Amino acid sequence: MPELPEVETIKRELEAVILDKRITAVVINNAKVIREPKKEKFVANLKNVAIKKIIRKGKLLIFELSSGKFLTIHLKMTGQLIYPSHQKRGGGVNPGKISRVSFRFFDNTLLDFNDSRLFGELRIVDDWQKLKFIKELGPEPFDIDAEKFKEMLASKKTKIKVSIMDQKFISGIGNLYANEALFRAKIHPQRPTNSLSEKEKELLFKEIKDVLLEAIHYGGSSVDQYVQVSGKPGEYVKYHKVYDREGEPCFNCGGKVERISLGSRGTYFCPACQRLKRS
DNA sequence: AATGGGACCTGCGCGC
DNA sequence: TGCGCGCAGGTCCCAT
Repeated sequence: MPELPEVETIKRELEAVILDKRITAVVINNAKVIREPKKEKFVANLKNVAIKKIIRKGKLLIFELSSGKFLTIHLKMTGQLIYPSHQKRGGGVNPGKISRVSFRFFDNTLLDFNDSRLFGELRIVDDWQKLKFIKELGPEPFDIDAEKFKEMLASKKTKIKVSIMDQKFISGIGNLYANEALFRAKIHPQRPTNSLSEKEKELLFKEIKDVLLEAIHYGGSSVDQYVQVSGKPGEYVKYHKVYDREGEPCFNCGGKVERISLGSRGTYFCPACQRLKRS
């Protein structure tokens, strides 16, 4: 799933290959992913415009255009950005992946937006800072210090995993890295947020940042559909400790990794290392 | 107000 | 074999 490390990886790769290239054509194969403006206007807004700068806020990518407007892309679960695409007749670079929107540049290269489940969202807006999603977005772990993080947790009563996945609370962490960070900090995902000790809060904050940085270093985690812009998988999946490892041995104690459903999301943890009640 | 669950979608893996 | 079902999860929305 594209979370902060995956979106950051995509941002960095795109910066290296598409900045300042003028868009000459846009092909929309499925208009469902175009949220605003309407299809025709969307295309017109991009013609003969170049991408000047790429910004990432949480899991949202923001392209600053030479026209002064912004193209925002949210990949949701199955969105991919592939460049240069070697598509033939609408097929993306990955087998079976269909391009929903293709951007053609002046040099005839293609940037494909693929998204099998059509949850992705593309917008062109005058000011990305006015987007509701942005206005409500919490700080990224890298925007705050441990003191601020501890202060934020103190007033939360929800389960800790739900808290750290709440983009309005803290942004960038999705299901995969929430599971990993909690395991590394040895904190049970169902602990009430405000029940964490000062030490646990500090450790969790550190592990959140560490796991995100490590994942960025390895180009993200290719589970499900995520791939890098080049089409290569993200290698961090090799280093997952608990995610999708139900019934397998805990790397720390050898016990069995458990899976529960929390907020209707798969939640993986080691019940021996991450205790619900203090012993 | 906070919380939980469903909706949005498609593809894949599993069991019969 | 092939089909149908359940599940995957980012975000929004609604009900409680």
